[in-house]
Amino acid sequence: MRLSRPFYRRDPVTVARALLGQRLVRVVNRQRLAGLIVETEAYLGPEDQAAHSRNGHRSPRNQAMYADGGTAYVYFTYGMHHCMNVVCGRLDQPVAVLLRALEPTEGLDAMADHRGTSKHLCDGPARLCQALAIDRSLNGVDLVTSDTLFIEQVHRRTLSSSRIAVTPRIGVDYAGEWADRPLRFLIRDNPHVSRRP
DNA sequence: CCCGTGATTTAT
DNA sequence: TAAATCACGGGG
Repeated sequence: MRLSRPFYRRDPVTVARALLGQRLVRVVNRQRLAGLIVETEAYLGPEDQAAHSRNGHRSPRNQAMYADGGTAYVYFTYGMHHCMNVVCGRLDQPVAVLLRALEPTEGLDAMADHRGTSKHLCDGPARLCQALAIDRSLNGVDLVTSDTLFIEQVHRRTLSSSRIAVTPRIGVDYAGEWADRPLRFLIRDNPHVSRRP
């Protein structure tokens, strides 16, 4: 069972928490590559000075953030890395959730091939994209209808707060007071997160 | 700690 | 046009 449109059409903090423990699936060469989402970050829109949509900024690069909830926003950065976001909210609300780490569950050999190593397969936003062969060609894909990139429901209810750790977001020191906001969500004690709280 | 790497953004 | 930046990762 795959997550449906109403799941995504909510605020990014709610979606960031609800995505923990769900399963990201990528199909390459008829093979499933998958992992449980164990770390996310919420990006809140125009007022959020860490978001690509800060101050209402809109460009060819980030326009997918303005699409309907359930769209993938994949961008290229540092000349070599891709990162994947799940767009939330409604059309023209530029809010999203960055996927920062997975616990790999299917297709680990193929992931290792893509990564060039069998270590740290999916613990980091660029590592998980490399492992699952996620690049800019998937920017704008609809996760609700795509056959090659989607999220499956593993549990109906959001994990209890006692199982979720909350910290400031990683790598957004330029964002002033927004850098300190508690908008990073991790499954507590999961060894596959990118950095321990 | 430093640095690669190149698209994107911002400054001139 | 040119310079600075970057939601990162790998290697000392």
